[in-house]
Amino acid sequence: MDLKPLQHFLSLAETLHFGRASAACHISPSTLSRSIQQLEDKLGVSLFKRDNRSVNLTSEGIKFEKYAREALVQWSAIRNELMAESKELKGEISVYCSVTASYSFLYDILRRFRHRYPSIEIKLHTGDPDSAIDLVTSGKEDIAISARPDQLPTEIRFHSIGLSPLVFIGPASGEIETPQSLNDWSRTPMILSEKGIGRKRVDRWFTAKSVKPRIYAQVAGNEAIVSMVSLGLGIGVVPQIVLDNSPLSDKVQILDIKPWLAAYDVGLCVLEKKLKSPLIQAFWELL
Amino acid sequence: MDLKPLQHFLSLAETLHFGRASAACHISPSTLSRSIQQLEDKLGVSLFKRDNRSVNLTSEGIKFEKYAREALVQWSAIRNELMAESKELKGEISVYCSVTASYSFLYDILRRFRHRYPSIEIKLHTGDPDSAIDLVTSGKEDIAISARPDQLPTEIRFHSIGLSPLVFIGPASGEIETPQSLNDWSRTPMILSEKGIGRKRVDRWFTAKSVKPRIYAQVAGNEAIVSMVSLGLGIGVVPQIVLDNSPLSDKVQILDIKPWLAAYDVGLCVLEKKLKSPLIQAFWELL
DNA sequence: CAGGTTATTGCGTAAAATGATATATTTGCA
DNA sequence: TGCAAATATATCATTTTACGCAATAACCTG
Repeated sequence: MDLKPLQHFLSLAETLHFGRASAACHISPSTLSRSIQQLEDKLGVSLFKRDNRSVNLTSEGIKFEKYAREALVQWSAIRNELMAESKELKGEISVYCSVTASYSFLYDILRRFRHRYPSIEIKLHTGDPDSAIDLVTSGKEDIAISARPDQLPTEIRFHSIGLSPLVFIGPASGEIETPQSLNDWSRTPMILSEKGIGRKRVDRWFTAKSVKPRIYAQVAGNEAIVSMVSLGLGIGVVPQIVLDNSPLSDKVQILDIKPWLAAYDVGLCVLEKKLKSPLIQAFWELL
Repeated sequence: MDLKPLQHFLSLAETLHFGRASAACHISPSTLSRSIQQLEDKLGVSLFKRDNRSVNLTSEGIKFEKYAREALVQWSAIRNELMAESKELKGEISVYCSVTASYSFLYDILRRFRHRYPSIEIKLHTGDPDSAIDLVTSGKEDIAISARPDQLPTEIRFHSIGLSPLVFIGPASGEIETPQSLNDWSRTPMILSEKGIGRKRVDRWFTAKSVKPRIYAQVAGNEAIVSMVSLGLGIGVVPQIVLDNSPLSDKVQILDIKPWLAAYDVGLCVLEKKLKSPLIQAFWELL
């Protein structure tokens, strides 16, 4: 029972473009090409009319599209029906994320999942966001919430759930002026993550501006940055989502500094292999 | 798009017996066992309740049975619809059989096929029935009509279309008496195939009876046997189907000689591999 | 006609399926 | 109770299939 070819077909029918469709399916163009060819062989008709520059559904392809959608819906339906009946998808899923994420993104997801699969236990672990990918890769956690790293390991599947701008913040009191000139920058004390995606982006930003920042403190955890900035120790860089969920958000202000830093692409990570497990797959399909 | 697991499931749901179900699917029991396990993994529920002695559908299995049937029907339907629309399943299929078979069994099959797929050309070759299996195995012919040999090559799929008794015949004039005693047998001239399944069965029959027959002629082709017998040269052994289609059938008579020879199991042969081809598959599914 | 884009195809590698054999557990019968 | 038969599953070696990279060929655009 393998319905991947149907998904491939539908993806290609939507995009009419092998490159984009294959990317959407997380496969290579050649695999997609052959997947379609096999379908066509089994059906005995060609589903797409394609020259080297364009792709279009044939009349048979249009008919098959209906079938493919229905077939996938029905499979999904029987799957859910059976799972629902034996409410025993007993087991547990471990989820790792930062404290902030547990307040914001995670809440809705877990509520839905809990409602749908009440017998599945979720073990929630919070900690350093920068460890998230490693913990998933090594299999210590099933799922993690993390910002998408610049290059995603191939064995990781990522599902974006939102963008959060990376913003400069200063104390609300205004006791530290927004830096303008290069000179300002070299005088203003900075409070930065000691590592991680955010730190890398900030470093690149400074390099592009040819500024050597005066680093006052390097800390672990965005929440700590907010604390220190609110105390007037310097200006910092945090994802806006952290501010939205911080009790100190009225003690700091977002600074209008350009160019903007590239936003965080926050989403869920899971090991590709684990998507075969019914539990993990059930979770993933709720997204 | 692989629906084999569904067929496996349905087969097991019918028989509730791994051995018989796997035989029906032309796979080994272990393959069937794993096929079911994989389905259950994907669904997250168990479809059969089985101890080491019995197999039974679970309540989920019963629901899934409905789904499986429908899914197969729908797949078959879209397949036929698409094929029918593009009446171009253009291509050709080569069929090999004996002259007799071309008169009897083949007629109905070809008529249905021609009606369903008018654009497929059928190349019909007639010849020695004993070569049929070899021609299919070597790929020289797509499909052949043949009696099922005592042991079928594993790569050949056989579909029975009828039994034809293997009968002793003598001249209608009665000028040759039906042999009774061992002595009679050693005096009566026999006209036999020089090789082939029929000849083997006859040889075994004589061996079991401890008779050494007096062989008058060994010929190629059952039609030739009928001719010689009708001329009164001896008694022979042919499949009854040959008589039914022979213009000489009133010149010979069937002799009441016991024990009966095992009947021919006549059917179609195809190379397992070729069933993947849409043309061959279309033909095969009409049976 | 040149340059870039894009579906397809060869090919080497990795993963999966398959069937023969072995194992464990249960049932039937003595 | 103990022995034998039956049978679903596990293991392993082999074959088959899938996958992605890189190269190819065909086509559009300027």
